[in-house]
Amino acid sequence: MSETEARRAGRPRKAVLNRERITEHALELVSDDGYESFTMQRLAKSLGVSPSALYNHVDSKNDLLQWIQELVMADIDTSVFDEADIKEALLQWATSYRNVFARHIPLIPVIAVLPVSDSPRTLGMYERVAEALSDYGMAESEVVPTIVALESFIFGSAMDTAAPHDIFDTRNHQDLTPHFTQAVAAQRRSKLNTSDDSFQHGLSALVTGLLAIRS
Amino acid sequence: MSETEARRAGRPRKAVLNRERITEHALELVSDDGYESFTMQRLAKSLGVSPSALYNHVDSKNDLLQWIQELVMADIDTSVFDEADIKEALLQWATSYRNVFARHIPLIPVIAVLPVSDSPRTLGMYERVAEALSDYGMAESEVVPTIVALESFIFGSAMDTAAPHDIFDTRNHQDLTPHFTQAVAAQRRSKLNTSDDSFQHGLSALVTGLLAIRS
DNA sequence: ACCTGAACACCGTTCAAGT
DNA sequence: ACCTGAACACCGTTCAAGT
Repeated sequence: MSETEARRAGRPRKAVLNRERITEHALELVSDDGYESFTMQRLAKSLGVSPSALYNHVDSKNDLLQWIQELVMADIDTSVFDEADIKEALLQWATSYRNVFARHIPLIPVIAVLPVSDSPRTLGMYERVAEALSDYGMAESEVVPTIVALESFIFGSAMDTAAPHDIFDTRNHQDLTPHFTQAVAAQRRSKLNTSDDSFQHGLSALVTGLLAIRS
Repeated sequence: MSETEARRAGRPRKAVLNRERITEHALELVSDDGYESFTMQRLAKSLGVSPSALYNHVDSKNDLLQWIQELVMADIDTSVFDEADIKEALLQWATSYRNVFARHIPLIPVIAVLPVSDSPRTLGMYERVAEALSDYGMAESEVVPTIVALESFIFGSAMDTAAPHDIFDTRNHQDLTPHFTQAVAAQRRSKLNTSDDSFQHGLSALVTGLLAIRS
């Protein structure tokens, strides 16, 4: 007797909801339609249940966003720390980190306030980076500030990804902003994507600067 | 005849709402109770009008947040660019910038997507920084990436300000994260506030790194 | 244990009606 | 021109009732 037949016969169906199924459906909805249209009602509909059913498995929408975050963290590549030197590894890891959250910007405020102990994968990532920085010879007291600084830059840069391409359009104020207008024109001439260019430019400077602080 | 008497007499009162009054009331509400409880209904109540009345003056809540942003930008100190050398000026300006938006975190996603031409004060600030960087001798094509990188770090750091103090509590995973656990302990021993410490640490590295790129 | 349906307490926003 | 009051189209979440 199939599950559908059993349901038709009136037998109470077995639970169809669990963390895995909910999270995967949520991630699919988010990837397809973005976070603006991601609501508990739509998620419920896509799972074929009523919205209230979700609350037998998840405490709040914020909780669910944390589940998604934990899933998304798996996409960040930390394997470079085993292969490349510290500078190259930091550059590649940070780039991977930024690109992942550029696709999940609304998760950033959620993570920023989340104790790392609630996210095993985040904790594992921090451990890997901390180990690499210690091996490099960085002072113990500077490891956390270094990680936090990198993460702040990464999150800020991920958000910048959402900026419109003409964000620096100064057409109507050219006379009042001569230096900035010229700088915008010069950047446009030499590079395709301002956000990517600025990220790599800043990341290189930041990593170099952070690794230069030896005690 | 006072305005109140006129109203009592049934004469149509003159408009009580305008951008200035709305924005100032909004800023006061936000400063007192935070952004979570900042709603159009509450703002209307504090102004003594019905919620729908606001929409005769503002197109949307997002618009209103942009008005607040423009007001808040006035708090950022750019005067240092006239007094100190470029490095010191960038450090002080960035610190001022971060501290202002640490008190207005929910504005960050609004600004990040806002064309600068919609915010005169932001444009003015960019012009001042661009001028200083040009005077310093930075290549034209690197001025915008430098500003964007600094801003990304500033916004990310402002958000980090909202993190709980025990965000790095690894009590339950000490054995799995030896390096990170030790780094957290070391940082705690030497510094009071992780967020402030990390910001200054990263800012110093970033500014040094950005100014070192000479062509 | 897990689901449904109705309800609650909100949101931001629109709009006809008044002055 | 500007305001009110009612209404709309949503939210996230709770809870009694069912199986």
